[in-house]
Amino acid sequence: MHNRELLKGTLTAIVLKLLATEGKMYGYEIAQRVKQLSGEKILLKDGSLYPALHKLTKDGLLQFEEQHIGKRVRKYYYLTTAGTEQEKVESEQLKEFMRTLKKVLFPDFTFQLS
Amino acid sequence: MHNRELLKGTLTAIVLKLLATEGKMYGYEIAQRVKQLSGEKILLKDGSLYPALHKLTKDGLLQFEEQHIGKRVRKYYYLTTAGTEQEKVESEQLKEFMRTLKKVLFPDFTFQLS
DNA sequence: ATTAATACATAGAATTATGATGTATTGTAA
DNA sequence: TTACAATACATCATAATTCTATGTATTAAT
Repeated sequence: MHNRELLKGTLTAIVLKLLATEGKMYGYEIAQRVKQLSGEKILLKDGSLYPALHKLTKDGLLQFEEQHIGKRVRKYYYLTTAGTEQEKVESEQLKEFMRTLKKVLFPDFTFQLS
Repeated sequence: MHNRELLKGTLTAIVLKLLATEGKMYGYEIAQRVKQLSGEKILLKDGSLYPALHKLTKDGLLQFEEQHIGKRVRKYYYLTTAGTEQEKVESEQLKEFMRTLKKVLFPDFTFQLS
C-alpha cells in the first residue's frame, strides 16, 4: 500500500476478521495471509502487527496459547467472546465506511457491498 | 463517522475530488458538501479542514482567490495543474485500496468499482 | 436582542502505523 | 559447510494526520 495513512483504523478489523474466519493464527501467519489475500498490496510490518496483537490481548479481545515448534515458540491467537462481538461491529463499521466513501468520491460507479 | 481513524488519508483525496468536480469552492462549502454527500456520516471539522487546505496550497496543489461578501471574506480554492494530476492519482489509489480491503475482509460479497 | 449559522484561523493532544533495531531458530542453495 | 533467506518474536522513537479546544468576527433568523 503506497499511502500508509489509508490503512489506519483497518488493521484491527483485519486481524479480528481473519481470526473469526480461520480460528487460531500466529502473528507471522497473519502477516503472510494478509499479504496473500491482498495480492501483495498490504504488507503488515512487525512493528505494526505485534503491538496491535498485544493491545487487542490487553483489551480482552484476544487470547493466545503458546506452541513449541522445535526450539521456536509460536503464539497462537484466537478471539474471546468480546472479540467475536467486536469483529462484527468493526466489519459492519468498515463496510459502512466504504459505502460512504463511495458516495462521496465515486457516486457514478456501481457498488455492491451487502 | 464513528471510527475516526478510518478517515485518515482520505481527507486530501476528498477535497481534491470535490474541487475537480465542482471547480471553485470555499472551506465551509466543502465541509457542507461532504456532510451532504455522505449523508451526515463524514463531518469535517474546522481543525481538520483548514490546516489541510493550507497544506495543499503550500504543496502547490491548490490556489485560492478571495471574494468579499459584505464584510466577510471567502477563500475560493481551486486545483492547480499539479493538483489536477494529484487528484487522479489519489482517486485511483483510493479505489485500489477499497478493492484490496474488500478482497481481504469481504471476499464473498459482490463488489464493483470500475 | 439573542442565538444559530457562517467563515476563517491556530496550537496542543491523541492516535496509530512505520522504521530501526534487536535476538534467535530453521531451511536452503552455493 | 557456510552463508543467506525466511521464520518468529519483541520494543522504542518517529512521523503523520485528524480532532479538540479555543479564538475572532459577520450575518441571518427568531
